[in-house]
This record gives sequence, structure tokens and C-alpha cells, in this order.
Amino acid sequence: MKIPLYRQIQANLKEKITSGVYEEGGLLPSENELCVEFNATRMTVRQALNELVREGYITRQHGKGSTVSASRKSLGLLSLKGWTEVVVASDRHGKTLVLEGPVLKKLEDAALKPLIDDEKHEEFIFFKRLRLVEDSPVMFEQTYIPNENLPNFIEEPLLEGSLFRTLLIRYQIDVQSMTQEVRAIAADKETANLLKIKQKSPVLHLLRKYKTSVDDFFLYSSIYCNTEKFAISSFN
Amino acid sequence: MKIPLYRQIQANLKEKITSGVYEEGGLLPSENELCVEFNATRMTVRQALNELVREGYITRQHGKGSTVSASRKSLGLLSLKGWTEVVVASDRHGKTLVLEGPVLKKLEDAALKPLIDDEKHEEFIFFKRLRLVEDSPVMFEQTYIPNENLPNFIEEPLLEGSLFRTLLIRYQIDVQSMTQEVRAIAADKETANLLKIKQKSPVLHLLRKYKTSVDDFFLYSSIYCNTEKFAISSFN
DNA sequence: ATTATTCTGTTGTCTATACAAGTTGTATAA
DNA sequence: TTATACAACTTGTATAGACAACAGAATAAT
Repeated sequence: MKIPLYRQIQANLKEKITSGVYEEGGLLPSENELCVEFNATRMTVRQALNELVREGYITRQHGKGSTVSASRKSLGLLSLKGWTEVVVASDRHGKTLVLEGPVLKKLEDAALKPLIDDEKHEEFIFFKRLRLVEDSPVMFEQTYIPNENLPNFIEEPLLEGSLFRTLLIRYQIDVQSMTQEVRAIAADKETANLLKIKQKSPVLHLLRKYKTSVDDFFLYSSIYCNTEKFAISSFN
Repeated sequence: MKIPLYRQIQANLKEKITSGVYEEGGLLPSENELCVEFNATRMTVRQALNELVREGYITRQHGKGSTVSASRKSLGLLSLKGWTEVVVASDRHGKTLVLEGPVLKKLEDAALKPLIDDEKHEEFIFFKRLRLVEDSPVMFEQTYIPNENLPNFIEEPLLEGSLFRTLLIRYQIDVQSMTQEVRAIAADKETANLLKIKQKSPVLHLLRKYKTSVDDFFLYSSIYCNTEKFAISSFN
């Protein structure tokens, strides 16, 4: 398994940022210094740095350098990262309860239907999960995965509890990008109970469609978020 | 004012995509063909294409090509783009009512205070705006801009009604990136009246901090969205 | 002392090239 | 007919170098 050089540089710098080697608000070494350190050309180093900008770890300024961003206090859940990665990065203690699934099911969630262009899918692998941050329920997520390309998926447990990692390692399916719609709605009874809030409290509703490395193979999620304690953050 | 070649290519392709020259789901010309067309190297063309990926116009697949994405139906307001650009891109008819301002004011919105690290700012230029899509009120936005670097801002009207364009053209201040927090809350009286919904209806609340090309000069916005008719969408 | 100017180091843009690796269609062999 | 191999395309990664544009500090001119 060959990892591209720029990915290695990216991971190395990310590690140094999160561990505090490069401190918040400080400057990263210049591109030329990084070239020497990693024995790469400037274009390669720049590719790594641009990825870090996209992920919100650094900002760059013409003629000056790359500045380490202040770490975010809220959860960066509007980004592509999976739950596991986000919670770990935020230095918080996260937990996931699987309420139901994996199980075969037809698509019931009416809200998700408009996202699915193909009506060919009959059965989906279904998950119902509740996600806690520091023991408070924060997200209630229902995931639908078309039941194709995934032999024995239901039989075996998730790798490290992470859906994305399981797809990547066991099936070589890489989740590459996502589109989502965001709404504010009133919590229904089930959602309110699970998130431990009053019925009809405002909750964030995210409808997601994940694109993967397999053509025409998408994942779908409907997510309800309690934003009272933790806001959802995003970058650009 | 010299525009980089890759920006020109990016704009040219975007135009061809939105106008339908390259149709949805179809393939763009290959990188090498674009090199010939624009008389540029592959690296330059790739930079343009990567920007288009980031903006959600195309997706790319190794060994295959660049595919034109299906155009989005909801408003891409989680991205950096200003209101004007977003509404135009969505083929909808947008309008902005300035309810108050520009006027000098101290920061009143308690929710925005945590975003502002510097307490040095005494006075802000303040806007209160209501944004309509196809004559329905969709967003209620309150903007605070530190009253520095902007001589005569209050006296003169906005260029083409766009705040971002005014900052860029008149003051050479470029809005480069943004961080935001997203919550679902119950609408207060003023917000409900303006958005023509019931009090305590769920609305999306966005707290934004815009970074600009001027060091330590940020813009701040508190935005309430009615998501009943139009969802807010984003990419990754 | 204040204001220009120059210098140095930084990131931004761009060229030219090379090979790796994924995708698809075609020709060949079984 | 069905595999298999191959060729021709695509995008992905990486090198090496050049000049432009910007920021900040040092220097020179006023």
C-alpha cells in the first residue's frame, strides 16, 4: 500500500499541529524549509499545505507564511470526516450506541427519497445509531446503504466501530465527498426521547448523500442534532 | 488588474457548465485537450479543475475524466459565496431589503461575542437585512463590521447592492474564508415576524466570522434562516 | 525624525516533463 | 464464446526550475 508523498507530509504536519509542536497562531516552517525536511519539491509540499487549508488546520498569507489556526471548540460535522475522526480531533469523549442494525430494510424515510435518483434499489443495509459526546446524546443518525457490493456486511461487526473504516479496509470503498441539505425542524417524539429534549424542540436535520470511489454507489444518512450544548461548525 | 490564468480557465468552464455547453452528467474535455484550448500546461488546467471540484461543479475520476455535477436545487449558503452570487447561481429571483443601516453601533448580539477575540473594537458598522427568494423571506441577517479601514463607508451606497463587491472594489478587501457555527433554535418574536412564521418555529441560526485579506480584520454575521421552503446545502 | 528605497524571504503562478495508475475498448488466444 | 493481453486513453503524483507579487525589515535619502 503506497501512500503518496504529499499525503504523508500532510499527515505529518497534522500530527505536529494537533500535538502542539507547532502552536496555535504560530507560523509553520516555510515551504522551502519543508522541501528540505521532507525531501520533496515545492509543488508537492504546496499540495500538502493546500489540503491542510481545506481541512481548516492552517491559513496562508502571501508573502508571509502559513499560520496554524486556532482549534475549534465546536464539532466540525459539516465536513466530510466521519464521526470517529471528528470527535477524536476535538479532544472530547465520544461514544456510539447502535440502536438497530445492521439489518436489511426498505427505505422508509420519506425525507431521504428525493436524494436518491435511482429507484432500482430495493433493499438497504440499515443502521440506527445514537451518538454521545461526553455522555450527552448529540446526534441521532439513520443510515441507508444499498445492499450491493458488500458481501457478508451484516454478519461481521464494524472495524473499530467505524463505518467508513470498514468500507475502506474490508471492501476498498473510499468515501470521497458528500452533499447535504440542512434544515431546522421540530423534534418528533422518537428523536426528542433519544436526544433527551422536549418534543418539538428545534433540532438540526441533515440529509446526506455520500459519494464513494465506486461508481453509482452512494450512502445516505438522515441525522438529527441537538445543538444546545454543541454547535456544528464548518470552514471554507 | 491581472487575473491569473487558472482563474480565467475556471471562470470560462464555470460559464460553459452553467450555460449548458457542457451538460449535466457529461464529461468535460480531457486535461490535455483543455491545455491546448487555453494554451496552458496541465498543472495550470488542473488547478482550475480542482477549484471547480471544491465549488461542487464537477467531480473527477482517475482514469476516466471530469463529470459535470447535477445542479443543486437548494441554496448553497454554507459556502463562502455571498448571497448575491448564490442566488444568481440557483436561477432564482432574490431580493434584499435593508431594514436598518449602515449605521454605527456597539455590538449588542450576545451570541456573536464569543466569536470576537479582540475586545478592542468599540464601534461597528451595522446592517440589518432581510433576504427574499421568490418573494418569500428566507434569511434575516445582522452584520457587524469593525469601523476601521473603511472611510466613508456609511455615506455611500453599496455597489450593486453587494457588500462583498463593495469591500473588494472600493477598499481592496477580499473576503477569503469563513468559519461558522450552526444551530437550530426557536425563532424569537422579531425573527418570526420578519420571516413570516410562527413564533418559536425552528429556524437555522448561523454565526459567521469572515476572514479577509486584511490582517486581523474580520466581518461578523448572525443569520436566521427559514428552511421550510428552501434547505441550505453544502458540499465537501 | 520621517519618508522613500532597497533588500530578503515568503507565497502565488506557471512552464515543461516524466512516470504511475486507473478505465475502457480492441485484438488475440484459448 | 470467453478469457486474456494489450494499447490507448484518462487522471494522479512528482520533479526542477523560473519569475511575479507581497510583507517586513533594513537602509538610504530627505
